[in-house]
Amino acid sequence: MEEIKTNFEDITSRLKNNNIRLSHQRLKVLEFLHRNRIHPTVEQIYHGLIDEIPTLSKTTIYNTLNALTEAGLVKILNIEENEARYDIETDEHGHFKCKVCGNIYDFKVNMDSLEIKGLDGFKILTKDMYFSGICAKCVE
Amino acid sequence: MEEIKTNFEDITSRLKNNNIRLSHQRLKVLEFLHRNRIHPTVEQIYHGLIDEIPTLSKTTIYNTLNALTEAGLVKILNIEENEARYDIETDEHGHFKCKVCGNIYDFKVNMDSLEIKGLDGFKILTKDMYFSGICAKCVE
DNA sequence: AATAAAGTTGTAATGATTACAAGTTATAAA
DNA sequence: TTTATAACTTGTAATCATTACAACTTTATT
Repeated sequence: MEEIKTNFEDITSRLKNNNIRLSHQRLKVLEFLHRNRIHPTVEQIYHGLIDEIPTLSKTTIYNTLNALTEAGLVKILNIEENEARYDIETDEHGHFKCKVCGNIYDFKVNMDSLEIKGLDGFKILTKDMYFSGICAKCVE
Repeated sequence: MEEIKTNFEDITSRLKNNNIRLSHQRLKVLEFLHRNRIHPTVEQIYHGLIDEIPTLSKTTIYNTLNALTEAGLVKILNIEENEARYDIETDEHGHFKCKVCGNIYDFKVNMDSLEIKGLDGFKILTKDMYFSGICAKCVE
């Protein structure tokens, strides 16, 4: 409960800092991402909300996701070749894509413990880790 | 010298195993990748070879890169949102994209030493690590 | 209430990648 | 050396995710 509250304060403050208004459409997109932890595509978000908001446009979803990404509330995953996916979980973690079922799984990983050679003097701002293979369900 | 020889044997055997012929165009693409370690786009490869092979088609480059990727001789990098990049270096390493100059740098990293939670029973086949930030040159 | 800034939406444009079909080249068998 | 078959190249057209744009609507501010 407390977690949700701080979370919400975090959201509203981040929105204010970026001059982003929490419109009806944007709230619904955020809710969808919170409820559906499947790293959905724009297409999936669109189909998940079109019944609730019949006038919804895909352009709005793109605008919303780009705005939320700039505000640091959403992360774009480029784990697929052709289609972006969106993640409401912004804490550091890796992503695994199953080549059989296509699902994308989160995994915990400590990226700070990595021994890296070749980036002396580089300023690292983002770290993304994409694995692929066969998930436990599909291995059976 | 010896390295190049084994490398070439590796190439020819891998091509044979995948029923891929080393045509003139494909050889030139491979040479370009070996000489230009910049993780080039299809566009860059095309412009780098069109003078030498005036009849060259981008479709051929796509076909070639897809074939070489299937044979394990080339790796596709999805580090950009909109355009694929291709890497002739198939040994395990990470990639860093500078947000200022746009260059993509390799870095050494031991991915086996990662402490991962959440992938028990998963069969991991590929591991990709994409960093972004500002490179040493652009930091100055 | 008036004004300006931000948001929504539909349509059109962009651009990377793939599909396809016709012609060309190389390999293997006879 | 011919023949047949499989692989390769190429140009054009199609696909499809994403962005650009313009008209309109909503929200915040004075």
